[in-house]
This record gives sequence, structure tokens and C-alpha cells, in this order.
Amino acid sequence: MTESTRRRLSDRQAGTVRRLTDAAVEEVRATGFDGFTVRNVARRAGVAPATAYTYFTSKNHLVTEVFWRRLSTLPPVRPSPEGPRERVVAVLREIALLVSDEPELAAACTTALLGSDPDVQELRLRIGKTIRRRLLSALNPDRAGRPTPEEGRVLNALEFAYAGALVHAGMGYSSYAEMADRLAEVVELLL
Amino acid sequence: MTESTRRRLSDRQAGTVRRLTDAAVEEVRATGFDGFTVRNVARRAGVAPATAYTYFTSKNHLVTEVFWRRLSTLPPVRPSPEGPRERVVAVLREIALLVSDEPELAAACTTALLGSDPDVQELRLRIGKTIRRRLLSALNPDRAGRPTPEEGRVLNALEFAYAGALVHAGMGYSSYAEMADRLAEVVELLL
DNA sequence: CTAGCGTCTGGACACATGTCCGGTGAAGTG
DNA sequence: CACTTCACCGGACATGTGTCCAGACGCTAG
Repeated sequence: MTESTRRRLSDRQAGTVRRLTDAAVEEVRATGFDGFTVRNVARRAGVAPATAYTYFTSKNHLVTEVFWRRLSTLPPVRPSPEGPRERVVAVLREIALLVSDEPELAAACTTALLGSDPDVQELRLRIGKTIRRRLLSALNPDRAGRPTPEEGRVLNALEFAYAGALVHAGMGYSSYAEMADRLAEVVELLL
Repeated sequence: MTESTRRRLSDRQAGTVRRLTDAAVEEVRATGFDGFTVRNVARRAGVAPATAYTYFTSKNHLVTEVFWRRLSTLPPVRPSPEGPRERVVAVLREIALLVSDEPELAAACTTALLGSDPDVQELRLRIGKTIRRRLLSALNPDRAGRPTPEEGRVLNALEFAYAGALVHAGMGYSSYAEMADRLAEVVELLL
């Protein structure tokens, strides 16, 4: 009875949703983001299109959910002995690599996250908050939750950098491996 | 006989394209990016849908062209007496404000720029190059064209920041006025 | 056993998207 | 003045998107 999709879900429903998100990943891997259809995903998951639309209002919603699921199952930020710089780089790299198994998936997420459906908006807020929280606790493991003005500015810059990197990669300006490295460079400059 | 749309254009065609891009701006202002249809734009421009599709392969292509036109008519970067920091801030602000008249238009551009049509890709490359060039000549008016490794890293960070800011604004995390100010903060941190 | 409930199904819908093609009118050319 | 060429037109098409609804299926309770 705990899910984030369209409403509270029973165990059975959770299974269906699970099959859908898994199928979505396979589908985008197989056919790219063009040719990625809710109906196709449904078929791959062995589910009727109407059922898929019961849980996901749109293609974007579905892909965003995939991203969200991966993000929210990350382990807590490790307060390692190294400095903030190393921790921040690690956090960014972790998030950048979330969907980089297959570039198509990453591009799909980039586009999907920008969708205008209310469901996407909702998930987007959660995603933004989560990333911010992770970055903050990498910056300053102790006073997590109440950033100083200075930390706020750095945080802001980091968020911009991450989103920008995602976009650049999504547009094909650079690969995802490059992206992580360049993000590290940006952190060097900022901290 | 000089245009960037689908092929070289006669004067008459250039006029039609012009009417289309203008109508696109009005349309997105009036109805938002949902409800924004090539057919609607065509009607507003007093042009048949088929004609519109002669010049623009897609919605995204059309919106991207609007952005490109605004960007490419900016005056050259002014090598002002102030420092690089002020020049970079000015350049970023200028670009950020290109489409911020109406938030809807900006959101539309953000999405459109990520499209996968070949035409969008082409324009995207030009846009990326132009922004990079402008940033570089703000950073270092003299040696424009051959950035040092250090300049390259800063340039990279600035590009990420710009793209990230655009996305954040497009997602509704912040307004476009805020966006310009936050970009200025990022520049402070970087330079 | 049967009734009820939750879940999934199949198909029809209204609409958008991008392509294609035969045709029309108005410029430019001899 | 005929004749070609060029830009535009109108509409049909195949495909995709998201919604809706009547009904089928299986599980659980009485």
C-alpha cells in the first residue's frame, strides 16, 4: 500500500507497475526514445494499454518514474573522511551515472523530466529536493537542512551544473562518461 | 536567398517564414505550449498547414528557429572596459533574457531545443557554438578562438550553468528574473 | 455456491502530428 | 501574349496519444 504513482497501490498493482517500469527500460534500450510508446511498453510488460494508462498519465510520466525510482533507492550519502569536494564529486557522479547505462535512456529522462503533466511536475519536485538534499549533506554533513547563504549559492551553482550537464549529454554534445568528468572539473572550480 | 530553415529561400519565402515565426511567438503567448500546434500557427500566419510544414519539419523546429533568430541578431559582445566577470555576467543575462518576455515561450524553447529532429540538432549545434563564442570573447576579448585549458574549463562550467539555469526556469523551479541573478552569482563563484 | 469487489481488458473515441500529392494562381521569361 | 516555374493550397492519409466505458476475470466473504 505504498507507492508514488497515481494513488496508493495494492501488492498486485505494485507488481504491475513494476513490470511496466522494467519494460520501459527494456523498451527504450531496444528501440530508442523514438518508437517508445506507452502501448509498446504495455505489450512488452504483458499488460493492456488501458491498464498502463491507469497508472501513468503519459510517456513522460512513465520515464520520469523510472528515474525517480533509481534515484530514491540510492544509499544515503556516505560521510566519508575526505573533504567536501570529494564527497560532492561522488554525489554528482552517482546521480549522473544513474541512467547512463544506455544513452537512450538518459536522453529519454532528460526530455521526460521537462514534461508539463502534473504528475511529472510532482515527481520533478521530489527529484529536485532529493538531489539538493544529497548535495547539501555532501557539502556539510553536520548542518544538513539549514544551508548558510554561502552554501546556498554553491548549492545553486551545483544544481545548475548538474542540470546543464544532463542537458548537454542529452543533446549529444558529450557522452555520459565525459559528463561526469566535466562535472568534477566544475566542482574543482567552485570549491 | 539567405536563410537557415530548410533550404535557401527566395524573398517571398523569407516573408512567409517570417510570418510563421512571428505567429509562433504570438501563438505561444496566447495559448501556451500545450495547444501550440503547427496548424494553429499556420492559421494565425494566414498560411496553409502544408506550407508551414514545407519550411519547418516540426513544432520543435519552429520554436528552435525562433530562439536561433533572436540569438543570432544580438549585437557583438562589447569589449567593455570592465573586467571579464562583468562581461560574462552581461552576456549570460542577455541570452537568458532572450526569450523571457513570456515564460511560456521560454519553457517552449527549453523543450524544443532538446528535440531529436535533425533540423533541431543542426540549429542546436549552431546555437551552442554561438553561445560558446560569445562567452569566450567576454572572458578574453583578445585571444578569442583559442581558449587555454583553464579557460576551457571555465567556459565549460559557464555553459553547464546556463543550460542548467534554463532548465530550472523551464521546470518552474524559478522565474527568469531570478535565473539571471542566480547566474550572476554562479559567475561570482567561478571567476 | 454465489455475490461482490478490485483489477485488468478490448476497443472506440477525439484529437495531434507529419507526409504526400494533384491542383491553382501569379509571378517571371521568351 | 503564351508558357513555364514557383510558391502556396486543400485535403487525405497513416500513425501516435490519452480518455472512456462496458464487460470479463479471479479472489474473498458470506
